Amino acid sequence: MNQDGVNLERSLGYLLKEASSVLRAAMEEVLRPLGMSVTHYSCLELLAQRPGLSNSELARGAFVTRQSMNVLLQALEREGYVTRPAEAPVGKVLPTRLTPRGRRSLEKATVAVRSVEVRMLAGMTETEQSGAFRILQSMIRSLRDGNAGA
Amino acid sequence: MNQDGVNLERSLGYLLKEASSVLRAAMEEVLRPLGMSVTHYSCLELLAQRPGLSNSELARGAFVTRQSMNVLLQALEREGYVTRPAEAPVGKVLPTRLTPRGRRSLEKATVAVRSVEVRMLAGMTETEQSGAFRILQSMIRSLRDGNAGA
DNA sequence: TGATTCATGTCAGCATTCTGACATAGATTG
DNA sequence: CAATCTATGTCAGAATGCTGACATGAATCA
Repeated sequence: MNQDGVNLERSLGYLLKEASSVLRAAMEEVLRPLGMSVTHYSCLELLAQRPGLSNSELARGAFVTRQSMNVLLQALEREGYVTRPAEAPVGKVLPTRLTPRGRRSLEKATVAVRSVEVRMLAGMTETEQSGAFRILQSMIRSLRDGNAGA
Repeated sequence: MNQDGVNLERSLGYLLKEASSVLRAAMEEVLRPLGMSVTHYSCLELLAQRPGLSNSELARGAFVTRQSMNVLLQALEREGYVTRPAEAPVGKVLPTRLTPRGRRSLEKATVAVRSVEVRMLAGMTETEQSGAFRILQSMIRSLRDGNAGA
């Protein structure tokens, strides 16, 4: 139609947003029956793989602000899914850990999320998957590099 | 560390989320000086390429609910960037169009957003870009197809 | 050592988006 | 033709995430 716009039909940025949106919706769909949001799940998964992460580190890993993650952590702590020491062992950093209850809760969620990921990769060869991995990493690096300089 | 989790380091879903997050941040950064959000921009761009889209169609194109888009459209209409007829010409659908002011506003935003997209694609060959396009479309299709059946 | 810079946890207020609900117009179907 | 289904626009309330701000501990550095 017009040539001077960004041309959404052919824009990789638009397609990236669409893919991310569809993935998020699919994850929400399987996590909702478990009473868990995507950020909620991300937080637990990060803690399982890297026990002792701080609030700020979890926030960066889940792509939200540390303020948002703090709200979530307080709720998770209140409900017994994670624990944080009352006093910081060093500095202000409060290392967070999963409780057995948190670990059990995560197990179910992991199964659900993995099924979504498997579905997403259906019909893609190993080669295509590693190609996709490289390309996404390249995009991230390019955007981050130019970030400060812009 | 652990083998039975989703393994965020190697998960394409996690990488997709990261790429989308970085892209969104980069777009917000260049749009903020123009007083425009990403959804705001998406709405104007959609209207430029497909004049007369309805509120619901715009919502689907910008990946938000029609309720959210409605809030945005009312603000854009109030500020004179778009127009909608007072009465629906047919049914309840209100076709929306850019005003000259909206078009001018979009022009600046398009330049800014295009610079982000160019930066994102820096260092990728044509072949890699079309490969990325195919792969993202495949992911979207796979997730959508299994959607109803799940 | 003292000053500066940086990162962290946290509080408060605000913006954005979402879910739920309703009435209505068109399409579908018996 | 009547009933049902689907899609739309819109209102209201709630959830979620964000920006701004502050105090504090650690690291840097002059």
